Amino acid sequence: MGIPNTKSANEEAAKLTAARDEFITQWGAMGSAWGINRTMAQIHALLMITDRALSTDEIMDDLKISRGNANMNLRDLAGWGLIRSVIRKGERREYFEAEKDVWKMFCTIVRERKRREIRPAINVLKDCIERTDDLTSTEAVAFTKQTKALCEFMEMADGVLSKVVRSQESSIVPWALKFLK
Amino acid sequence: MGIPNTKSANEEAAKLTAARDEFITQWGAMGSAWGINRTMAQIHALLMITDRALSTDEIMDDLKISRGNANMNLRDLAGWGLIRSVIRKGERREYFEAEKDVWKMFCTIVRERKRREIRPAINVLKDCIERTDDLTSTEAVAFTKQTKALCEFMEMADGVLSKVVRSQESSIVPWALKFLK
DNA sequence: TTGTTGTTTCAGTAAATATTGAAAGAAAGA
DNA sequence: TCTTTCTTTCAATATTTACTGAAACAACAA
Repeated sequence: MGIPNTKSANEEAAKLTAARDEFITQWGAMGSAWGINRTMAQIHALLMITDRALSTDEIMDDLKISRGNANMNLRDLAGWGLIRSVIRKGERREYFEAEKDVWKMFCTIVRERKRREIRPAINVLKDCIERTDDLTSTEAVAFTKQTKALCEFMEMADGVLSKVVRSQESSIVPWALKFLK
Repeated sequence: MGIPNTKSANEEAAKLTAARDEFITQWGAMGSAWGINRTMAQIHALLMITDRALSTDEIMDDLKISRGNANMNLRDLAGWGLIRSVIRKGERREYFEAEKDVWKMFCTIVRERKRREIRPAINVLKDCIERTDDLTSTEAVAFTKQTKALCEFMEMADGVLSKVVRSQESSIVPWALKFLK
């Protein structure tokens, strides 16, 4: 427990910090590639890899972001259902922790994206189809044909995702894959 | 073929135009929600619902965008493999048409997103794991455990998508679903 | 009630992204 | 070669999106 051990402990802590930072950066980049704001993804990353609940101030400090930014993105993450707030008895401060189970996390994200993006898109497609279904020009027929194909595909995808999410068991999907050649 | 027919034809054309515009707008919005730039998605939408190849000028005119913007996004779309250019004999102008088959389109998008985003993310995760696997602090263990879980999940997802895409037949996926309860 | 601690809101600002338009480039015919 | 037609590039600009910080708000204890 002398100086050598301390030095080694410091080196280990530095290695961990570097890896954590790289992970947070990468998760943020992935978020933006998939239409989720970078900071929200980074807060999510931070909470995922931390095995205790963190306060707003700890998150602000760790990610070097403002209180307003932290608060807004924490609320959004809670709205997605990816984190929950924890109240410790006898403390007024609010803490946050992420769902750690990867399969549950995936299901949550799928459920929300279905609700927020896929379903509304299907509705718009159906509306477009309804409004052009009786038209007879070559152009109109091509339009209706393509939008119908897209609509059917998206409904199929929506159904697949519903079933995958509903099954709630991580093992069933890899198992089902055996049937895909 | 007198005035009444002409009027009716105009009304039909107007209905079609309105529906097309709504579709293009919606596809653009969907694009931004999933991290694809709005104009690129709109050009893709326009080419998908048009049953002939269009020139850069026609696209500029239809979507009211500049030549530079049109050219850049057309190149990007071609880079994704979602559209191809068509050279008509005896003409110097370049025309563009989209892949119309929805299943092929889906496979193309999945293949590209795997290559551009999923694979690099997996590599970063593996790198993070490698750098912290031998650390023993509680924090480090929690970090490594979570990143390993994420990495395994993403590799599984990558594998599922590979198989789905490789099967190349639209019927097999809905069929495989029968096994998902 | 007042003071303390913590949260939320939001107008102003900053940063990131996308778009324009004009100039340079490239390909082909005269 | 020069001219025409079309494509590409990119610096300047516009637009969108995200972030800050301070003020207002809320909850609670003294």
